Amino acid sequence: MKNGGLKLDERDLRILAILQTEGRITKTELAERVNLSPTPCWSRLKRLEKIGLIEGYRAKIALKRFGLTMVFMEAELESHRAADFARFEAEMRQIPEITGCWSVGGGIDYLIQVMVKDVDTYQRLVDRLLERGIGLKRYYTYVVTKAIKEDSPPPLERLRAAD
Amino acid sequence: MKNGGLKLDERDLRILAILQTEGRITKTELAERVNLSPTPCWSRLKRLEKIGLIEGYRAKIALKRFGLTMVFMEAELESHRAADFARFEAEMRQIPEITGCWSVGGGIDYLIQVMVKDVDTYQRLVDRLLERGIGLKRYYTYVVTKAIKEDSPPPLERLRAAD
DNA sequence: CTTGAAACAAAAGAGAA
DNA sequence: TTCTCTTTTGTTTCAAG
Repeated sequence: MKNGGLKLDERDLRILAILQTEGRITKTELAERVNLSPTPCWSRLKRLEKIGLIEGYRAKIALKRFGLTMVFMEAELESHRAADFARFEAEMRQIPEITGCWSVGGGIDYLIQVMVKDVDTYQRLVDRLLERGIGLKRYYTYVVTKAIKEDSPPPLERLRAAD
Repeated sequence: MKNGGLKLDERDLRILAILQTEGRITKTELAERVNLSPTPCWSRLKRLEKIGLIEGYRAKIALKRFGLTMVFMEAELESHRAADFARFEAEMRQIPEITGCWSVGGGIDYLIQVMVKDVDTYQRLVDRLLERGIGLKRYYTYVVTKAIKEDSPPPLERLRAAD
């Protein structure tokens, strides 16, 4: 079962949707917004955290202001054995500049999101990866010149509750 | 000036780095972690919010648990006049399923991140875009089969403070 | 679900290093 | 200034109905 066998009602979804954009709202105000008194709202929230639907809370930092450059990289591996994928993925997880990595179908193996000080730093990172013999065969680089939209919360409320 | 002419010291960076992963930490604990008493820590925090370095707070929701599918799309526009870009970008911003959109160099014009219930819904969304006469010439679809890493906070502490 | 009370955190001021 | 300390106000948590 997708949600660990737990059902979510409209209010739970509303709570999630609110927290998705206002992670530091007070529990009192959250309760008001979903038309509940603080206590039941609080126990719903606890439940949502406990079953892992809320994975944590984060401040959204204006990374642009630090002059960080975003680069996307399409990567293809030399060999497609399970062990090679595993090694590559372990490497991805370890590198802090790599902020996202997804395995995708359609010719390329991985789509990788990188945040670096500048393109030079990116190139050094790639060189390090290549030297490392991690199975990287081919890669394409796409330097982001403008962010039109980023981390925009997906519409939870349109979703059906739980299975 | 990149940071609005405001300087950040080690403590400010530390505060940002902590909030980036623990967005709901209490101000008292935050103060302890940066070796300050609550008040000065609180005013630093206020300042960081005020100058826009902290854009907000968000709960991280386990979207997988909702059975959402992530799709990346590379898009190329028919025409490259400023007005065409603007129209396309305005459209991107309006569609809630589009959670990310970056303008990139290197052959393709945009890299677009989409969150949908299933691939079918994605296809309908693309059809809608095409019908709309929004200038979309060619697109490539990459369905995410596995997230190795996602929204991993970039290393702020390595950065030089401010200019 | 509601009330209510004890424990805790946030916010703001007064003043010392 | 920038911090520590203290007070007031508001929030969180949980026990009992």
